[in-house]
Amino acid sequence: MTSKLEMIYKKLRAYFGAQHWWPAQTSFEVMVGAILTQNTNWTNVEKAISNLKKNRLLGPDKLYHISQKKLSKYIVPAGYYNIKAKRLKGFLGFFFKYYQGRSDKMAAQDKSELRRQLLSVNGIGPETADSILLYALDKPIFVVDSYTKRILSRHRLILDSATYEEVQSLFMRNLPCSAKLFNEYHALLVRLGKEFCLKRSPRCQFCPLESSGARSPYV
DNA sequence: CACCAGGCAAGTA
DNA sequence: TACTTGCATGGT
Repeated sequence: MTSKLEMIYKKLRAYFGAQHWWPAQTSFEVMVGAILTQNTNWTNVEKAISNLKKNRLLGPDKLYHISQKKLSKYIVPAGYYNIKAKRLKGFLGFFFKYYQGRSDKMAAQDKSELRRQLLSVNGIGPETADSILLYALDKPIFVVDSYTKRILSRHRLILDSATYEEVQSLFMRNLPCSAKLFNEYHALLVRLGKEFCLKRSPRCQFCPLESSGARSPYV
């Protein structure tokens, strides 16, 4: 029995190919990027990441010891730089307090317990927490973002009012529990959202999912 | 000029 | 509980 969500995945994977997410060199870079990309175009985040790298600051110890004020200067291009500097600092405090600034120690923690911990950090919500779990630590959890909800809503697979956890659960109940699959699937949804569900306009022009049969309510 | 981007928390009623 | 608003840069 192949679920509708699996069919959509196959279609996207065949159309776009592998996405190779997350675009980063280290787990820590993924965690930083996950906070920087909140409601922000990824190209702007790349500029901020590039600034940190140029100045040899993109490591747990360096970012832990730099002042919030100085940190904010490097991440200006990512937007919301004051609040994001504060959020990065909040995350680093947590990261060192419980895991000594080591992603391998963090990866050893139980998935749902770690998710609860991450959500308790000010500035880390469900998407940021799940992005860290999946893309930095390779934990099998499905990341839901605005593209995911928009695409599923427009294809009538969820109601507009569906909550984050409901959408996440829909994917995780209907797919094999695989970090590799969840990684690729979410990346493909973002790719589709960027290229076809243009902006917030109601139409997904030339959407490769059209005529996929992905039309009935719910899966 | 307006609108948007891989959210989240704090404030208001 | 359910809306609304602030946060900000850079590209289209």
